[in-house]
Amino acid sequence: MARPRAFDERQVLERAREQFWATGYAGTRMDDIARATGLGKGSLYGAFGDKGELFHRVFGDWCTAVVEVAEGRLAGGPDAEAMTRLSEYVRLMAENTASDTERRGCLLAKGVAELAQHDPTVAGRSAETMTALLTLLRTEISAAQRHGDIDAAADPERLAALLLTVVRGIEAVGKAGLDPETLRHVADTALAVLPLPEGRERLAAGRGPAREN
Amino acid sequence: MARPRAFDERQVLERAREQFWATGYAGTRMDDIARATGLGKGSLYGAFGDKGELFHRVFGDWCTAVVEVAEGRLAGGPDAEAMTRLSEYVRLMAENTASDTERRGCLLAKGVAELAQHDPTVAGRSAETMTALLTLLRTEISAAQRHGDIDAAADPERLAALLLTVVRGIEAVGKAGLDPETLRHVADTALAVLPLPEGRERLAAGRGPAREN
DNA sequence: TGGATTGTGGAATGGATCGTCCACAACGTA
DNA sequence: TACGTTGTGGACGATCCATTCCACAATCCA
Repeated sequence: MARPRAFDERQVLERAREQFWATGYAGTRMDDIARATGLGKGSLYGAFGDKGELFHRVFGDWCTAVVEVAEGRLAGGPDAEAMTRLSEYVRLMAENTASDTERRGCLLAKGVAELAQHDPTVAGRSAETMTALLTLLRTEISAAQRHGDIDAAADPERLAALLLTVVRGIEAVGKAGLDPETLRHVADTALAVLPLPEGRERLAAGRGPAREN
Repeated sequence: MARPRAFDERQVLERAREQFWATGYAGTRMDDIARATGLGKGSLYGAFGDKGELFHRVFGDWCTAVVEVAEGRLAGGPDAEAMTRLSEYVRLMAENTASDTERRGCLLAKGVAELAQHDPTVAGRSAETMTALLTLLRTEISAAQRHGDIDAAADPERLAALLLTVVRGIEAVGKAGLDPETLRHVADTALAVLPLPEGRERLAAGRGPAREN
């Protein structure tokens, strides 16, 4: 040990994330990050390697956070509330996009759009993230099926893929310009059309909240 | 009039599109486009203005094409086949992403992710495109409702928004790394969960094709 | 045919940007 | 306290890239 670092690594990564989030990978200059973090180039390169490595770090942290949010909302709990957990998760995701007034979108989507094609690290990390989300959703759908909130004859894997697509799709159409109110409706509608067990009455799809739980 | 152009404008735009599609806006150099099109820089700038204008042109053409594909599949026809048209459109979109082995994704999504936040032209054009697609889907859903393939109590506007979100979402999760087979399943499942009129029997959601029409 | 006009291609320009380098600072250790 | 080690910040070099410029070519029109 010799001279200790004068900066907080987490804080630097946060600032770097803000920059990448705001202006993308190619659009962000290392000088911007240096200015935003207050670090000199020497420290920056010494601590995080080059621009690519720094982005991978930020991108990876973001992916982790995305999964953690889903875990916080979805993992565990009684079957009786599985449907509530699903609803709240999907609505939360819609709300996040709806309230993103700066239209920054999701760094995951942005990074994938810009880099996945040519950067195996980004592609791999995003694929892992999708798989993790899929698993969480499938588990919760199975729980809701056990409790009789979703038709047990439906394939939980496929319903999970549908919900994941809706969640990521909301982000996409939101960034593409659909208005916030419509985004919220999409979340509600997606939840409302999930197949009920035989004999249970369905509320008219897409008119207000899905069900009263 | 004096010396006529020695190139075909449409062809140049196609080549330019390939470049932007492959490497994004920031990742594409004007030299790349010059090489890809065989044009010199002088001709390129003389005919299309700067890089930004050229991209706007390409992006606009793409958006037009996206809507035209939807119009070709969705606009018009007897109500009895509206559900078929919807199904085929949604499956076609899934197939496009599923078969995109190079993972280039959709230039619309890519352009929006990279530029919409800071480029009003791109943001505006993408929003128009979403609105146009929404209208086409809503019209077709209303037709399917009239024919009794979709519950007339459901709000066609909201179902249209859901399908648009699924279509765009398939593109997003496909680029994010979900496997092609899952993408196809998502399309099938989304169609299968559309609300049937009272009394009509629903096939189990997400097991094979939606219905036999 | 010759001048005016527009198109063409590639060299040149000017600015931006990544990453390195280096002189100096701060800390642990002897 | 003196020295080795690691951190710091900003100047610098090398490269890259959008755009301009210019000499020349092809066409139209008189």
